[in-house]
Amino acid sequence: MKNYRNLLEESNLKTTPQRLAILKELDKQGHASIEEIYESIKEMFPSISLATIYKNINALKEEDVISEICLHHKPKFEIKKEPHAHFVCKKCGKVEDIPFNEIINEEIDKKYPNSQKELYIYGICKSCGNGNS
Amino acid sequence: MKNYRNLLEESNLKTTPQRLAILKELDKQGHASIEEIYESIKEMFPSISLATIYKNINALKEEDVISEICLHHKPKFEIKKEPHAHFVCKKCGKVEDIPFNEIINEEIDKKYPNSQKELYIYGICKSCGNGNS
DNA sequence: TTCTGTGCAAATCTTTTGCATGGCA
DNA sequence: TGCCATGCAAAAGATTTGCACAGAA
Repeated sequence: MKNYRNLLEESNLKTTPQRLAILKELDKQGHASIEEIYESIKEMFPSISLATIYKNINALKEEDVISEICLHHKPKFEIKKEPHAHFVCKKCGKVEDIPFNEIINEEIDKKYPNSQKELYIYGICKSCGNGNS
Repeated sequence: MKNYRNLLEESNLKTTPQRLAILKELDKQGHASIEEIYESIKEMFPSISLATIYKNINALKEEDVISEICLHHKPKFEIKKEPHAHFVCKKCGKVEDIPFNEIINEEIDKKYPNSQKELYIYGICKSCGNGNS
């Protein structure tokens, strides 16, 4: 993936250590909530403020650097990438990205042109589904 | 559709005027937020409390009478029905239910058995897309 | 040097909780 | 009558805002 600095330089946002840390965290976790980002960054960066996370998440969303998703109806964020669906394991909570074309009929794009799709599949992942409770 | 009273009698919840009003409102609006439900019911039922709406929405969700969805990443609720996707018009905000089988490949259920799906399509509806700005 | 970003504290939602009273079964 | 539900007020959580200072370009 592109480095985080480039993502910011291509947007209208200045590069700051806080923003780099947020992007790095999102990249590492894949999908994270405000609180998860905050808790994790605070360890490396104790002076960071929750308000800064909120402001930056909103700014990054505005600039289309990241996108918001709703896992179990709670807001999470991820670095923007090709449109994809999310598989969420109901047991272990693991989240996997799935390419849309594996799931959605082709005709859908003709039927609903210029549309954005959001798809979540809540099921049991392979590791959880092997007979072990 | 089934009358609201039956929906409650089949659950573990007592029938109350407030609950009937919430279900009626959801049925009428199709999809509504807590605040929308509250504002609307308050007109007919001025003494109702926001806390009552919250408690009942949670109870009804728990009993599987209603389900939660996220439109534009904001929580909304609808009376439980056959699983379906949601089409949301980006211009007028109208929400339409779409049967899953019109959209999703059959194989998906083999690939992800016992899974629940949530699909949102954000596009332009027919009335908004006819050339009129 | 300029302008935007940060961090703090306060303000503003949003949602939940506890408790006394009211109402369904 | 016995419980559960309601409504109020307070508490708790989540998010936004204002402002002085710091830091990127």
